[in-house]
Amino acid sequence: MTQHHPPHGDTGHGAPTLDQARRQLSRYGLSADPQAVLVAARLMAAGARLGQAGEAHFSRFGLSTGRYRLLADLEDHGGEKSPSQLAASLGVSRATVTGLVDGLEREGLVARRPSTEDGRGNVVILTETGAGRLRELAPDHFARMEAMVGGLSTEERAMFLDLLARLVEGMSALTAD
Amino acid sequence: MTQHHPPHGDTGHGAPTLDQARRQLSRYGLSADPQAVLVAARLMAAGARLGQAGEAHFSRFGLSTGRYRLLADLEDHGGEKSPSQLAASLGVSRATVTGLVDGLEREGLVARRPSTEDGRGNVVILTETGAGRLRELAPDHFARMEAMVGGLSTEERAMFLDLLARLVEGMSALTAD
DNA sequence: CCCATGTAGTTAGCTGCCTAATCACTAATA
DNA sequence: TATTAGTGATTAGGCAGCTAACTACATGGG
Repeated sequence: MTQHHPPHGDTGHGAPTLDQARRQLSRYGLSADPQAVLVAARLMAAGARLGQAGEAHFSRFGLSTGRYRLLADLEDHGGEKSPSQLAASLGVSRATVTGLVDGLEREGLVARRPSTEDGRGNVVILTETGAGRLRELAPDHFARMEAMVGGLSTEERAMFLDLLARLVEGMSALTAD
Repeated sequence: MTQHHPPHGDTGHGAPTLDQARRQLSRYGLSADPQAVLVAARLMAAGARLGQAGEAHFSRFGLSTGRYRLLADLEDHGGEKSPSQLAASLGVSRATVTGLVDGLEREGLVARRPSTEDGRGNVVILTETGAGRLRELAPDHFARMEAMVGGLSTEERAMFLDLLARLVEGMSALTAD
């Protein structure tokens, strides 16, 4: 499978090639650097792949990436936080938090409690069941995280973190204007 | 920027910190390397951020990331391809392609035509309107892609591509079993 | 003190992604 | 040839993310 025309870089799955970038640019007579375009495209593809792999990973514990992140953030904050704070630290909208908390509450991993300080506010609390779930998955989870990065040396990891941070800064170019 | 309260590594948005990784590991007495965990977490966060930035970017042209990728892949393949081939080269399920093509067809950017070779197959073709849309957005799109990566030198980009490819390989550790 | 404006949370409705099930057709094989 | 297996595409149902709109409460200025 995956052998359409031999000559040209047919991706075969989600990973773009330098040839593709070159073809696209030449088609419109643009002078952008194909390597730069490739970096951007590969990062997008890798992000999407990792997203899917993450979902598959967390589903083993009956969680999704979003639900896991919410639980972990809650635990990291003493097991109690308002939906707005959760939205801010997870980097998602409040509406998304409502949905995540709905699902987690249905499974008894978190609970909602009215805020004592603000009459319109809630507090989301991590239940014993929720904390237990985190304890269960931690060994496997962190082992896999480490294994994923295991192909890089300490120096390479540091280098990667630096380069990635600079690319994340550059992402504003996509939304600017 | 990115330093809110000095005491605790409060993320402030989606970017995890080394302190968080350390706290999580120590909470369960795990010996995984915090730096490795940080790399994995940052890559996930960056992927999610880039995904959102990409959606915002493409929405300027009335497209989503998925729809753009489908159009671009179609053009790169002579403007004609079956849904199954599209699913394979985009790295998504056939059902997703059905949805994307539905949307693109509604806007006249692609059309479906029965396959001449296989009685149950379709061929998705890029319409003139669809090709025109790609032409319109190309200059802005590639300029932004290049700008996003502009903070890295050629050598750094090559390094990043290498490191990223090795991390993508490592992603199988998440789904392996 | 009351009203205007703002903010917390939810709801409704959209998109994109997935899996599983279904339908139509092809192909292989007894 | 007729049956069985396999494959192309769609449909149905689910989750997570978004925006926009709405309710309930908070707060600050006239």
